[in-house]
Amino acid sequence: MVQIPNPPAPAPPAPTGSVPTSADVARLAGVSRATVSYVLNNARAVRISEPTRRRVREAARELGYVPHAAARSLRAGHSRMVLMPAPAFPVGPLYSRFINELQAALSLLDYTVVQHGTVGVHDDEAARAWAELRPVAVLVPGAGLGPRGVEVLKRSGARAVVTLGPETVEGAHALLMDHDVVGYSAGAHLFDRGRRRIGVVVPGEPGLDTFSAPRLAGVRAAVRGTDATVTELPLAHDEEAAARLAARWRDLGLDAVFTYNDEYAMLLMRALQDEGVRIPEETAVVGADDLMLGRLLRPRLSTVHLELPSGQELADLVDRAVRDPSAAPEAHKVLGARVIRRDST
Amino acid sequence: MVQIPNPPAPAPPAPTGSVPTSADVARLAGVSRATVSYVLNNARAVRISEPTRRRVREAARELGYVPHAAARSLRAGHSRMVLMPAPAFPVGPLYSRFINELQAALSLLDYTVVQHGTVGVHDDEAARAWAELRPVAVLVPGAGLGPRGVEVLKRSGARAVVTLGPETVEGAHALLMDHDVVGYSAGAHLFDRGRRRIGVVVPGEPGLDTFSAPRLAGVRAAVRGTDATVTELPLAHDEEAAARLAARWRDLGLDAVFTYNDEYAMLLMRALQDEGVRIPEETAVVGADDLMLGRLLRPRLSTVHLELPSGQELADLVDRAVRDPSAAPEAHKVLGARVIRRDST
DNA sequence: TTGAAAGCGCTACCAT
DNA sequence: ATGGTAGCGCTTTCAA
Repeated sequence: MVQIPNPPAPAPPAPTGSVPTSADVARLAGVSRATVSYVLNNARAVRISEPTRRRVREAARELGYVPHAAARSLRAGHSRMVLMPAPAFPVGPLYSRFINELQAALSLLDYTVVQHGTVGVHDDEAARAWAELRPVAVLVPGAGLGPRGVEVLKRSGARAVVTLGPETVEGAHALLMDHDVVGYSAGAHLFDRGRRRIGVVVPGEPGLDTFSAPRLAGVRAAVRGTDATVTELPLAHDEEAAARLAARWRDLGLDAVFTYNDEYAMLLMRALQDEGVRIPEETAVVGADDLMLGRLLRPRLSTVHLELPSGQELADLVDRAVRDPSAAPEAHKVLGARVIRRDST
Repeated sequence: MVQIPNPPAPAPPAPTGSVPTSADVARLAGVSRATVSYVLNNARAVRISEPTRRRVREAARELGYVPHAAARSLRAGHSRMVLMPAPAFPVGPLYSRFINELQAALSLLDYTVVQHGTVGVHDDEAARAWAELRPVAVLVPGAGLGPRGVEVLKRSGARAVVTLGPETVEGAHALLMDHDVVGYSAGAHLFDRGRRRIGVVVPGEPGLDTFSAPRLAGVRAAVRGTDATVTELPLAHDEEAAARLAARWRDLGLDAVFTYNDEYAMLLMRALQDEGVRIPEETAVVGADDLMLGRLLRPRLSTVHLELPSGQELADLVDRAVRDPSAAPEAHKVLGARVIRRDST
């Protein structure tokens, strides 16, 4: 049998297995691709007759045509994608709410928000991975992005890089969330209540040290120059660890403890109460984050209420930065903290 | 002054303000774009001399060149992007862990995982928004995607659509998470413990009904055909609502309650205890999700432990589906549930 | 009012 | 061993 090479294929008749393009729409509607683009994007600069519009829309609907975002932004030279790395640690309700607000606000400004799951990739490598997507803006929570990473992102077209973390990074805008103030508030509060031997719980979970270290430092700062002492108390998030800590509580001789947050407060309070330690008489306990559960504990938990920035604020900052990338990076201190005293201190 | 039209511009000398492309790298290294592509992608089919490779890499490094993912996948005709809509409701630690596992597993298989923030867009409209990104696979948690949406995604090139929810959707693979079993386990457990008048807490939060409705139905199913009754108890996630419910508790005449999950259990238990209702003597309480906090309550909370699929399993399913899109959609029941009895029942 | 065509950045085929 | 070049899907001048 003789092999006959295929002749140059004449335009194949609507291969249904394939993804429809604007050319397919044009063909079906009997117009040019340009016209299709005009119609589907409601181009106002050009007048297309109503019958033509109808034919084009009908054809698009029939084919189930969906424009190709990558092709579009390739042509346009820019995208409206705002990229956020998804945090690796389990996030609390506060952060969830913040993210949702942010997404809603940015959507209203016509940006597309995308969370990118970056697994244990280090610094610049992560920045490169993000840069490949050519986002118009990158919002980086926590630490872990250096000046090099910022440079990579900017060189690849990101018009705004915003860090949400404890410190500013060269070249990037910053929403400074300095958790020092959380520890500071807690420390000052305990000191005001007459406590002088203060323990500070430091969670064992990796990824949380970004927050726990400054919170500890804040407590230290609050009592600096006084006769009060601060004792670091490493604690894993499980019952046995809490029980062990509680067992040696009286030896520690502490009269107060700041527990990093309300969840750890609950964990430790339970262990202390099981051990017979009276709260707040023997030991005052203050948590942080003002979660619902704190109000449900007995005694009711005193806590540090955090004031995060609103998603709207961040969205506005992003939009401003995108519109004028040459403007000097802004750095806003955005973390407010105030103690809510209940019955545990 | 006479206006002279610009002559065709001779290759401009490295406009530093602009984003470097592979052409810039080629120019700097003194080779063609093809060679740059070969080198940077480690093309094995073609032999490039070591000195050339070095020059290319050096040029890329010097310019801070990062490839343009959109252009690449446009050319390739496909991407390795796995898209997940980010759930709008606050997610618990279980879900967070699952997502992280999934991302890690998919990254190992060389996919890029992206969470897309879809704000209150309805069904097909959301599907269109996702389809514009031309993901190779789409994973949709919860309900909210219909057969139409699946069709849109497939027609625009998605090789796998997987729903993670209560029911199968025509054309899509499914990880069936039928929360009936959770309610069923709880109901059966309470019945076994001799309880006959069972209350079921139904959270007020929108977005949670996807889970709460089947959990309620499960309880009903568990006691169907017996003399036990099931009473629906709507409850908002705040103290006042819980207090109001507790205030009329004795009127309700219930001897047991399934609280949707452990958090609502804590909320209700506190209100009941403040009201003097003895647990479990007067009223047995069972939660769900087996959170840490359940173990910290007094009495210790009985709960329904959920067995979610591992991220690895889902990653494998996705990979299989992408490799062979023609295969019939698989539907796996993946939600296991078993009661962990503690002291509250 | 509509169409032809260039070109965004990239890769892979085909020459040389 | 390296270069030329077509073309992925789209928008947008410029011409007709």
